[in-house]
Amino acid sequence: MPTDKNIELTISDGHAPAPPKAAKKILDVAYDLFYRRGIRAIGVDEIVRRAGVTKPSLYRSFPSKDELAASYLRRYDLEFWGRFDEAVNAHPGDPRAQIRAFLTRIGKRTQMPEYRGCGMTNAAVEYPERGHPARVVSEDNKQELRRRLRAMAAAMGAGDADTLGDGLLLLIEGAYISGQLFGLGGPAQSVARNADLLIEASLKK
Amino acid sequence: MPTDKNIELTISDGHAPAPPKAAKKILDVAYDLFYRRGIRAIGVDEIVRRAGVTKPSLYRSFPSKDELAASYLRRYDLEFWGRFDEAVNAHPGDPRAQIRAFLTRIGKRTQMPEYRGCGMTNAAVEYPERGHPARVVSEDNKQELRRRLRAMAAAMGAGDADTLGDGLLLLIEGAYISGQLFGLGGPAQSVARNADLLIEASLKK
DNA sequence: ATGTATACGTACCGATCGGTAACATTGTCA
DNA sequence: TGACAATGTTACCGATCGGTACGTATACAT
Repeated sequence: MPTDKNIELTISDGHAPAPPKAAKKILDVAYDLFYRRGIRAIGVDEIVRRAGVTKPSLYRSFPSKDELAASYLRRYDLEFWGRFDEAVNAHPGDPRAQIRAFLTRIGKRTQMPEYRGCGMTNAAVEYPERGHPARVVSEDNKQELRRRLRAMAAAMGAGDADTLGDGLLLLIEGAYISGQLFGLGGPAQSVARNADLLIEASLKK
Repeated sequence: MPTDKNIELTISDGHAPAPPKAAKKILDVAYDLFYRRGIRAIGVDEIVRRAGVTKPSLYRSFPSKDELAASYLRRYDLEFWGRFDEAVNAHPGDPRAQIRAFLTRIGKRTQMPEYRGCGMTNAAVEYPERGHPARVVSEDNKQELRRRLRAMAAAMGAGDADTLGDGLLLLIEGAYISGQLFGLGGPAQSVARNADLLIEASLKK
């Protein structure tokens, strides 16, 4: 068996076997197109064309378009937690400041032109069928996000930590969506402020 | 020109010219399929097949699939404001109770099995291209919702009414999305409680 | 030099996509 | 009965969909 299909591309470490370059180019292009224009809206032909490769190359590295979409989301997942942990690590031991930092960043991102929301959320909307490879990745990501937000709410000392954690999740998802619905000047720019108000109210109780 | 294309189907009043029946069946089926499974996921062939009509009938009443999708959303818009105004009319002069009633209802809807969120929001995710007929209807609906929420926040006497109105919108959109992402027991069930906390905090300031 | 493995390309598959041309049938009202 | 509008029937269009059979180029080991 050559290179495992449907496995995350690993950075070639030193003199390792060196993974196929076509697969990387394909995933790079797919990532960009899937995120910006949607998964269902993009055909495999356009992906291979813009990647400068051919269709068989795609299907040697990915078992199907659905699995390519799942791979796109797995990479998205990594980058998402990278951003999340960045905000967390910037304020050790201060969950409220961590949330504020993360949401401030989201609020800013939503005000960029052509903002297209969260790739995970969008994929789940595009694929409502349970068990779809892309949807599974998306659901796992959101479950984990919910778990961490609730844990942070508890660490803040909220009376009803689960409710506060869920409230923060609602605000975040709302920001992702309104960011792409309203564009500049939309409601998403107030996500950090509203979250802080909600936290304040939840701690007082 | 026979019957205007792309015009809302009006209920035949009395002995009026009686609008085409095929168009109604088509829109009924399209409404159900588009909402439950997504617009891009449904082909016109499946629509006409399940409606018991033929393709030419569809294209006699609707100029294109995109316009059929827009018609679906226009009907969705009507029903949405019907639900919204129901909550409003149930508590005249008490915007806070109006919001609570509306969000309680949303929270319950999100806990139904197979809940699929807001048709408007989903359509906007499926069609990021500006100017797409479906997206235009969706954006208009959300703009109006934002306007009304801000007005209600002002009527509550909030210090920063626009921020509160936007915060409520974020919670609502978050509920729509998490409803279909998490299913039963998800964060959306707490939307009314979180909104009330946010309102409380915003009035105190 | 030749085998072997790997990566890539050409050309193609059947199915479905959104949309249409041309004509037959039906029901309604005058 | 005649006119007309609405629907149905059948057959088709070019384009694109996701996916594949099969031959070729390159590299490395012996």
